[in-house]
Amino acid sequence: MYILVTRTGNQGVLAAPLNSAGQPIRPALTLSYDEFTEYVRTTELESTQTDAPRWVWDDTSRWYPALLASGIRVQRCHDLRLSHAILRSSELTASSGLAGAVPGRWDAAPPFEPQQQAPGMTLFDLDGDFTAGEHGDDDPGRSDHPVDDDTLTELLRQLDAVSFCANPGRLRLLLAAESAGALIAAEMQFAGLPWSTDIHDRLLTAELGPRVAHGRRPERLESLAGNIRTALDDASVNPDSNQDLLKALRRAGLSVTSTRAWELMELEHPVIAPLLEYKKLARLLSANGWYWMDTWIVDGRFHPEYVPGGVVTGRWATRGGGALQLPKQVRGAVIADDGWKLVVADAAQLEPRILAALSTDTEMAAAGRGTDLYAGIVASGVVETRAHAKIAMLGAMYGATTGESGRLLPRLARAYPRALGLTEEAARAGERGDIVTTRLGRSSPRPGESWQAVQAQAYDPAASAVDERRARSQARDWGRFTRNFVVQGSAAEWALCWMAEIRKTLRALSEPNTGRDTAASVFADTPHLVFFLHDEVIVHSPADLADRVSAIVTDAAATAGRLLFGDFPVDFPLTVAVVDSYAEAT
DNA sequence: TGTGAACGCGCG
DNA sequence: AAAGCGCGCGTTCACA
Repeated sequence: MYILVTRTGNQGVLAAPLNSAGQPIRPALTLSYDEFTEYVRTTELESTQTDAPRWVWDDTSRWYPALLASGIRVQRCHDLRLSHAILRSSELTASSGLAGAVPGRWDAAPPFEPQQQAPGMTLFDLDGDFTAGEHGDDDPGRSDHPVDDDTLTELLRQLDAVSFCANPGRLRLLLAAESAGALIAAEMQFAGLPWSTDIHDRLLTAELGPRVAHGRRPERLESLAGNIRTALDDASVNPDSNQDLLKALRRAGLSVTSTRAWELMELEHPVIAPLLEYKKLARLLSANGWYWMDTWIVDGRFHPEYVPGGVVTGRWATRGGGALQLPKQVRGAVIADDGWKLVVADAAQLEPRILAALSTDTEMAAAGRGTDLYAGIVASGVVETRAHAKIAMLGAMYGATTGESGRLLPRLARAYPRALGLTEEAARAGERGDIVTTRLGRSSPRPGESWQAVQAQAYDPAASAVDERRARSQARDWGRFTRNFVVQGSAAEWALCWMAEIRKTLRALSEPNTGRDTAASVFADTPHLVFFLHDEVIVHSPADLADRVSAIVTDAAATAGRLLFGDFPVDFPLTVAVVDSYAEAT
């Protein structure tokens, strides 16, 4: 059952129960916001995992935070905006009405809104003009149904597009996983990652010296800057300015083309050591220093905003706080609450395994059975070392042509022709300007107009050698993108299924909270996801449940593999650690 | 005074 | 040893 919810003009919500075809099965309810909140609460409490309704709404990030703040979790939803984005460009639905429709409200970026959620915040603090829409309604077929026309129409279009596509099962799974991801993203932002400001502060002080006002250099950086100036015999060089620094390095007789750390590392000069140290610490200060801590850590939790579907491949993005770049340096500050544990799990060599399964390369899949996949490649005699296996695999998935990676590729191609054939084919498609599609049906965008123009120009009889070189190089660039898109995007789908399965099973582990208490209690006694990083999750769990959580996370990986690849024999092993501190896990 | 490109580096 | 994919973000600097 679907329950489609829309905002009415006058501070209310219309909730329309629909069957799986999108037809009304009961009259729609007109509810005040408070009534709606109670309606969702009771509906969720009265339903089981198998008969829970799927809430259909325009945008999870606009509806769910307020429900969470009221102490309510929902089990399933259908996020129309995210689903639309997938269906709009999927190869599988290319002939649907949805794909052919004039771009409108559902193609617009979500309205930006700062997402600070104070306890007690309601749906209506988040109220915006998304529903009102500025693009107008381009659909001629208006109905007299009391439900918001545009939203219902969009649901029907989406259901239609899926039903009549070549592989409805995969797209249904993708839309369900994407929508579950949206719920998880909102829940993770709400719960936050447990963060000890005390430990973080001690760590910063140990590295940088005592805290100083924002904008000033801490003691340790100041003294390193002094050493740099002395070594370069330049009293005014500013190590924060790359231009300035590059000139000073050249004046000192060093032949460098940039100030990148890896280039500096190859040089022998008294300035190198203090400079590399300075760069490392300056980065720590600016990216995750005290100012960052004050900005992003609230009540002992890091609350980044996750953006499902924020990357073209289907990976998540984040906004604010740099959540997907948490340096290993500061992970010691991620600490479980008293009596709780962190269950940290990451999928081992996820992308190569995805590639093996996508291409039904049984040899490559076998290399990863019950072991480190790179070690398995070595054991098969394809290359000599694990490092080589890894470099070669990355080269295959990213499109390396030169260097060590390029040299190792032919050996990999001989051993795993199916896997390497798939990546090559994806690259060729991109070079032609064609689209490629992930396992579950997310397709790559087409290259832009300027790309097409450059290609067309190269075909002109009057084209110069420069034109042709430019066109070839640009085509190869796009080919590397599509080559990687298939693998990265399918891996993202695996990760969504993994998380959705974890979430579902964790929920069954403990009785749903009756949700009568304060907002903070939604996750009070329950293991819950608190962090996600492409192929890695953290569950914050009461200590006595941590071992069961580990098993759940492990089983969920296998389930995700089956959901995507059926019974193709590929393993998705995890590294799982039950720890007090994130730093212990890596 | 504001805006955006370029750079560099953190993560997968 | 430093290329080959996808990101976010802080800083400097040129230019409006």
